Amino acid sequence: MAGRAAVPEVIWARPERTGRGPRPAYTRADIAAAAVRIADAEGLDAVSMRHVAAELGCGTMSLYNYVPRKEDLYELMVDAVSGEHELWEPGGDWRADMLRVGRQTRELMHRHPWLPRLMSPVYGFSPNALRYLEHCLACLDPLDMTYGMKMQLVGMLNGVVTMYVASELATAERTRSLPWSEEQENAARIGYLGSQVATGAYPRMAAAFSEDPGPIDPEAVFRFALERVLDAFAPKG
Amino acid sequence: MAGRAAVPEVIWARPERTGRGPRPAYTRADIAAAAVRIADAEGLDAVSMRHVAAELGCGTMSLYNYVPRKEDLYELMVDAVSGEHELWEPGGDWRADMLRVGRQTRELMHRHPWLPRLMSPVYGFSPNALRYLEHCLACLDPLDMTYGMKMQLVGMLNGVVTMYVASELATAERTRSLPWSEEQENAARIGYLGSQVATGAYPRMAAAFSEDPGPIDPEAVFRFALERVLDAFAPKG
DNA sequence: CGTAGTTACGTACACCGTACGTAATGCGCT
DNA sequence: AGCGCATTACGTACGGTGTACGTAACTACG
Repeated sequence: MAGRAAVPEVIWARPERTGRGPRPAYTRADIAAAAVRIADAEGLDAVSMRHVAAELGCGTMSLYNYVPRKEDLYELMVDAVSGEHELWEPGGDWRADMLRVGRQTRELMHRHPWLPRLMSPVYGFSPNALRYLEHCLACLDPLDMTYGMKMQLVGMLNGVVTMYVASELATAERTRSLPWSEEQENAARIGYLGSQVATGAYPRMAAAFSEDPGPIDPEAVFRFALERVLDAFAPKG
Repeated sequence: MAGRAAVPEVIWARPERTGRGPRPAYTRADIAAAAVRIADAEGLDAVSMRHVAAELGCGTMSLYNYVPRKEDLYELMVDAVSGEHELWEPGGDWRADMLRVGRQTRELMHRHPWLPRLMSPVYGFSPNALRYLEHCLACLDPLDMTYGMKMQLVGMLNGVVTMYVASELATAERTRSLPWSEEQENAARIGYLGSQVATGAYPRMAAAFSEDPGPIDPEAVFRFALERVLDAFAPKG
């Protein structure tokens, strides 16, 4: 009877070390770091139990002593990179602070392009996620609003950032392991889109595409999106 | 020489029937419908090439005559359910129209809980996606704004809806195939969260949780979120 | 000091996406 | 009408996946 758990468990509630038995060879941080290293270098799909175990230098099944399911390995990864969030002393200007939070999250996701795909509301309980959320709330202290509303604001900000970066990265991530280049794939899609629009079935989209887009600055577009969210919750005027 | 394509192809650009050879036994719609049926009934992870083929009643590898990669099967699925969007003649009240669009998308995602997970910006070129986008732009005709801005509005609205519904469904989808119930898993997470907040390390979150949430009406919260987005782009006053 | 609980990990199973080869089919052309 | 060949159909096979289970080594506690 090895006493394998058949009860729902949050990985963060399970202690890393119980005291009995041989000293574990690795820490959770080790494992998360190994998985993150693989995901950064070879993409999320390369993160398999075997691969991570090999990166650590241990047998595949040994991993299951630390992590009951692969899903939990993902949770470890998300928490690990969440720890890269730089938390500062809020300066009293909640707008500036929240913009900074958003920009930082975007940079984080550019550094770890697999993050948007793993971003899930159920991962919101990890230690670093809690610290991050508390920090956001601290930034919002100057704002006169219920905490419930502030949570909604933070949630929507995170959601918009995630979606935005996901769309920035989607094709790149998707074509990483395909035999043709991202440019080729994009060209194929744009070409088909053009042919469809040319049929005249989508007059407004045709107009949209013939419109002069003006100078395109991704940073500015991103900032604009963030400000729309902030405006929505606390109109400037 | 069977002439297997080694060139990037958008599945929508490849004709369903070339005219030569035996008449294909199924249509794209048949295949998409079978996959959707499986995803609805058994979850997205149950959608495998073998399973879909069995549902259709053909050999596994025959599917590859219709769909070059599994990824394309996903694209077919998203397009198929996108066709469930009811498109109406816009009534001139763009706010009401957009709210209706958002509500419909949410219902669609509740009907097909796997949709948020498949929602990807690269799928925006399918026939039904194009019709949907054109319809959104038609709803926004009364709004004096560049098409670029309107596209951003639609994008953000879709993003917020997707995120919102994803968080509504995440735990349900996650625990569908787990040995314990969703309630158990939720209870475990909430319990752990409470214990963490009780340490006093997160004063604002503690305050948030002790705050009287008032009556909770999911529909109202959703509507509120949508209206925040609309307000952001076109302030009411 | 025994022993119970843990760690480590090899083996095995069911399932996955899909490359490839072959047989049957029926359209388009002469 | 009938030939040629592109296309469909699909069985087999390969390398990968998550993980259940059994066993051997180890160590902290009673």
